[in-house]
Order: sequence, then structure tokens, then C-alpha cells
Amino acid sequence: MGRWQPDSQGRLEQAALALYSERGFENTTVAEIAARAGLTERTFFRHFADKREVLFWGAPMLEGLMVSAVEAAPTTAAPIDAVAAALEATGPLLAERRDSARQRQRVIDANTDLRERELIKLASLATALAGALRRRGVGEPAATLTAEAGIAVFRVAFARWVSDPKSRDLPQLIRDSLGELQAVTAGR
Amino acid sequence: MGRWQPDSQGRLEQAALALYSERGFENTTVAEIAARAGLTERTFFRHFADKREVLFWGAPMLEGLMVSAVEAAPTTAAPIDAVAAALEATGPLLAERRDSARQRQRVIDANTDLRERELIKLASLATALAGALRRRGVGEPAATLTAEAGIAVFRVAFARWVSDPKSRDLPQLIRDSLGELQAVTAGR
DNA sequence: CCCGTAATGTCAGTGACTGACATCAGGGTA
DNA sequence: TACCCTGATGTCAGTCACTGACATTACGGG
Repeated sequence: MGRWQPDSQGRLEQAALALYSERGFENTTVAEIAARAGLTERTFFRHFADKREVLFWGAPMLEGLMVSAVEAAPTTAAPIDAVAAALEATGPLLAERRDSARQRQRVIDANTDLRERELIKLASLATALAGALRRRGVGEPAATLTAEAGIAVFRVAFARWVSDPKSRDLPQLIRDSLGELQAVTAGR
Repeated sequence: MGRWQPDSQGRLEQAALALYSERGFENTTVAEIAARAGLTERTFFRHFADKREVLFWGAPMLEGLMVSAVEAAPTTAAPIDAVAAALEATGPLLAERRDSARQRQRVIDANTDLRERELIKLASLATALAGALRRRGVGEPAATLTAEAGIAVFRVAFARWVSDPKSRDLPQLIRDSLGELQAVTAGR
């Protein structure tokens, strides 16, 4: 048994999600989150850079997962297919957290500041994917455009997956959305 | 002559851009901006919702311009072409402000909070474009995907236009980037 | 049994942002 | 002319996010 209650970070994360859900992000103070987790405000800011970051703790893991998937794609795969594989690679991880993902997304969608933070995380993801593509020999601006297009596909697919309780699984929605994007960009 | 010095908003905007450029966004207080404009902090917040918003005053105008361009596109135009026309429609407006656009972009790129705000403005733009497409009869998710792809193209083209002093004009860069996106999404 | 250390607590401070109320100069109106 | 009315600004007090400096508190090794 540790010196203190274990998993401070996790307790803060849970307390924050609960309070943001109950009373909204703006009506929750960091002091309240910390109190609910049995800690102080100062400790909150030692674990999370700011009040928003607590909801995006998993982003670096997702980013790492996707980058690995791009690197693992066969050398012969077209850039867009390597990115598609990366997006689909998130399926299992997200599938087992669908309920909490939905709750989290409701909180984020309800607040502009949180949506800003989500957007910059996705932008960071796109940058990372573009970097992985470049390491495969893809040039610019092809790498950036492919990554950005991939993120757009992911956004659309994820939104559907989260909002519709009866939707198909995420990888399938990703494939569908990519198909739509290809149809739509093809010109006439 | 009015009761007060005219164009408080414009003076605040200029003071903010100057100070953000000189000493950086984080090292500038709102009180300093207001003092430079001959006003008080409270008045700053009557004109701008927050310290970041002062740099994004023109976003609604750009959005209106693009939406109008989508609406003005011939009914026969494919969605992606209507969006391309909207992106290119910003050319003249931005061309005559290239220097200030470059200064502004340097400031934004130097600070994460400002990049967040830029991203949500672009997301708002994408939403508006998707809405305009839907009014043309484009369904979902095609409308959203087309709009998002268009914004990705714009981002890439704009970045090149701003960073390279010798680059071609923006509409040409937009056409080039769209061509690249089409090549890259085409699959094999 | 002492001591270094990592996680936490305490406290004072800065600065963004807000609400309530005061001021002040024109413009219209009696 | 005297009197409101109004819109833009000023003043002031307050909340809260976030930070730096320093104190505290058990472990766990030596």
C-alpha cells in the first residue's frame, strides 16, 4: 500500500468527468474536482496542465497507436490506405470504452473551450500521421493532405459511431466514410 | 467628431497585434493593450470576448464570403468544385492584406492557445460550408466530408502562400493543393 | 534508525474575465 | 433653454485558473 491513496490521476480524471457531466464544465471549479478526489487544487495542476487537459489524457496513446499502425502497413500500401489502417486500428481500443467515450463526447460537445482542445489534439494527430507518412517516403504536401483527409474521415466516422447507439462498428464506419470522401473528391 | 476617439475596436486590434508581435502573446496583458489604445481593460472585453478573439475579428466576414461563393456556384457544379470556388473567392481579399496576414500568422503559430482558436474558426468555416452544400441538396456525410476536405486544402495552400514570399497567388495554390488531394485520395 | 525522495499540501500572487454601478457627452423633446 | 435618454466608457470589487516557492509526510534504502 502506497503512502497515499493510489491512482491520484485516475481519481482526478473520474471526478472531473463526473462533475463536468453533472453540472457542466464551466460550472465546475478545479477545487471541487480536487476535493472530490480527496486532493488539493495544486495537486490537480501537477497531474494535468489545465482544467481541460484532464479529458484528453488518452490522446498520446491513441496517437502512438495510429503512428505504429502506419509504420506497420506494408511498404506497398498507398499512403491513404496506410492512414486508413491507422484509423481502423483504434477500433478495438475504443470499442471497449464506448460508453465512457460517449459520455466524454457529450461533455466536450457542450463546451467551446473543450472543443478547441479536441481540435488541437486532432491536429496534433494529423501532424504525427503526416510525419509517419514522410518517413515512408511520401512527399509534401501529399503527406499532410493525406493525413488531414484521414482525420476528416475519422471525425465523421467517430461522430456517427458515438451518436448512433445502433451504428455498425467503428472500422466499418471508417471504411464507409473513406469511400464517401473518395467519391466526393473524385470530381465529375 | 464623436464623443470619444473614433474606432476603439480598430485601435485595440492594432495595439494587440503590435504587442503580441513585439513581446509575444503570453507576455502581453490585456491592460497593456488597452493602455496602448488609450482605453481601459474593461472596454477591451466589451469589444472582444477574450484576449485571443482580437486576432480573429475578420473570420465571420471570410465565412460569409465563402458561403456566398458556394451559393453563387452554378447548380451544375459538383460539390467539391463549389467548395473550391469558395476557397478561391478569398484570393482578392487576402491578396491585398498579405503582409498583415503574414504578421498575424507568425503570432498565431507562436502560441498554442491562438492555434486552438484558429482551429475552431476553421471548424466553424467547415460547418458553414457544409450547411451551404446541404442547401444545394448535398446529403450527409458527403456535405461534411467535402467541406472538411476543402478546409484541409485551404490550410495547406494558405500555409504555403504565407510562408513562401515568392509563392504563386493563393487561388493557384488552392487549385494545386486540391489536385494533390484528389491524387492522394484516389486510392490505387 | 536516519535520510533521501517523491507525492502532496500550504500560501501568496498574477492575470483573465465578469457583474454592478457611475459618468459623460450628444441628440432629441418639451 | 432645460431636461431626459442613450450608448460608449470608466471604476471597482470579486471569482477563478494557474504558478512559484517552500513546507510536510511517509516510505524504502543504507
